[in-house]
Amino acid sequence: MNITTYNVNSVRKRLERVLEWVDERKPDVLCLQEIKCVDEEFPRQPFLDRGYQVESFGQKTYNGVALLSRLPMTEVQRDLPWSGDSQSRGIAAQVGGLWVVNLYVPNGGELSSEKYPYKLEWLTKLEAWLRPLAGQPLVVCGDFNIAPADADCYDAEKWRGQVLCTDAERSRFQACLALGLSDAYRRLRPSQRQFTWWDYRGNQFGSNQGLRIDHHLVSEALWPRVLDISVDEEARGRTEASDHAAVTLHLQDFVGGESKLSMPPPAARQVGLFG
DNA sequence: ATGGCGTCCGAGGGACGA
Repeated sequence: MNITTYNVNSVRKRLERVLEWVDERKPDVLCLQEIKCVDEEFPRQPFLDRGYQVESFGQKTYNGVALLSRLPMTEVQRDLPWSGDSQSRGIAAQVGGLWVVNLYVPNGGELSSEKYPYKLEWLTKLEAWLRPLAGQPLVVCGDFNIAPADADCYDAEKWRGQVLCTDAERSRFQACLALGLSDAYRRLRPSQRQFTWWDYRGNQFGSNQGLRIDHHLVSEALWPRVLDISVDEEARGRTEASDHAAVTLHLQDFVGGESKLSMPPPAARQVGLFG
């Protein structure tokens, strides 16, 4: 079983690219962020045709998340992490014997804007919402809009104190981990330099100037089933790609215990010898 | 660098993203 998080930066604009990717990788669970449309506009049919159950929690123009699964989903919850948030940023469901929570954490805007305290408040409420789930088999994934440490920034000096990298954001991320969750990528690859987002501007993908902001947080109850995690940089390099890469957590199947990956590993990044 | 790019809404340029 595998679970992908993918900020697609408009599911309607990106539909052809996303379907192409789904046909290649065939994720069991696909967590989309920034679908940027209301539920009535979500392109459900092509995913239904591919065998996915589709649950979306959208809004007009901005934000919006969707949870797609080839396994049955139950107990679908929208409007996370609190009921009545005016922005559509969280959806969760039980699938394959665990909770999957799909988040689009606020960007935070300028530090002086009202968006920044909204982000911090959102993260504080997220922690409270996660607390009763943290002892169960749980994956919390999505676009966290937080680079947890300097090692997750292509230029830590440049980013120090900037939104996505402030101490206040990082401490709230750590507070979620303190519930008993692991940053799966970092636990599996303690010293790897790997990004999941690269700015469209200035060929930052070409020069690998990015941040690691898309994460899977895994509870201790689920950790024994974790096999691997992969970042699909190859798809990020295609024309008309999202500015985020898809990140996939590979889990051992609960029944049978056979450790096979149902998704082929993505091609390795082509490291340029000449810059 | 109030820069760079991309998407949305709507019909021009502003909001927003990270």
